Amino acid sequence: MPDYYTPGETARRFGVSLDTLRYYEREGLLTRVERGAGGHRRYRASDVELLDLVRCLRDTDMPIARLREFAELVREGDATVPRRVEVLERHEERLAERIAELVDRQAAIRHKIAYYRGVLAAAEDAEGAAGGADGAAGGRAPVGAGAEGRGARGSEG
Amino acid sequence: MPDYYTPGETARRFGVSLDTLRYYEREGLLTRVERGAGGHRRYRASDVELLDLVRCLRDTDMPIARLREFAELVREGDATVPRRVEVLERHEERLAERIAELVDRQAAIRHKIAYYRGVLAAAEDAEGAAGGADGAAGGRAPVGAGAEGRGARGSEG
DNA sequence: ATGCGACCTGGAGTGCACTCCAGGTCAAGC
DNA sequence: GCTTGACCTGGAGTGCACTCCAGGTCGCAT
Repeated sequence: MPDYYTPGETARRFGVSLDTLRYYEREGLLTRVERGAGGHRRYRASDVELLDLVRCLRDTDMPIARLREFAELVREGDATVPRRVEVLERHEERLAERIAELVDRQAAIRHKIAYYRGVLAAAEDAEGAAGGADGAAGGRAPVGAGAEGRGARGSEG
Repeated sequence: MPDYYTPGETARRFGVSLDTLRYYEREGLLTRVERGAGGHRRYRASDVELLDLVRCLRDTDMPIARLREFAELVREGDATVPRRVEVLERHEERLAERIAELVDRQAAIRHKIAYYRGVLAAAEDAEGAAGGADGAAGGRAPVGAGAEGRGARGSEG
């Protein structure tokens, strides 16, 4: 357990590229990373920790801009902890919504698959009884989420 | 219940822009949309249905390229139903994985929030007993997903 | 017939998050 | 001391999914 990690180690650990690591630093997502004599980066425990959080938030689609704001708060010290909590809570809420949406869509997709399976089974039956290669048409069965009336962006004109 | 919808109606219905609708068509995500005498598009039930599926798949992050392939299969007729099922099943699997990942990360974020809350509470207690504005340091507590060893993309050389 | 909003086309532009590159420098083993 | 692989910099390039634009045309109500 060394007291710092090389860029390569760190990149491998998080499954990101060196370029991404440098990019994050440039964008201010990491608090000032230390350098050795030759200018090579040294990632310490605190960097690794913050990076861990950053990756967690990125993996859940927090945009870079918001991550920068968050890192800014971290840089400002302990006084910003309440604000960090707010940021995380808002993100968690959005994430919960996103998960719910995905679960809904997943159900719709499964429904569609089941429908297609039905078409297939019917076609097979027909083949056994009659002889044609035709079944139902291209694709009936609603998939969900269709007409909701909300969120009418895009009007043009 | 008219037998076709105008572009504006369709866009509103799905919460997308006219540009997006045209883009989808250009990219081959929709099977040839009919036109009226003046060249204006007419979206019929079958278009709306396919669009519904397309949106469902897009909303769950299926890339345009795969959607194009799917639409291609639809264009090829009923014989491709088994292959469509395969595509949908693979997508559903990926989606399930993605949802699981998001749920994990969500737990990590909640954990982090709880940790921060603990820091806050401790600081308040300390304030009541002593008087300082300092608590614990910047941000301890793991967030999860850190070192996994797999997926070492990015090597450079 | 005229006004006006919805629609048309081809093509260029945008925003995001990386990713790649050239042309070096550094560090560790032999 | 030399090689070799890891690392450095600034800046340009990429891929994706739209989004915007100019300069028209359509179609319906008045």
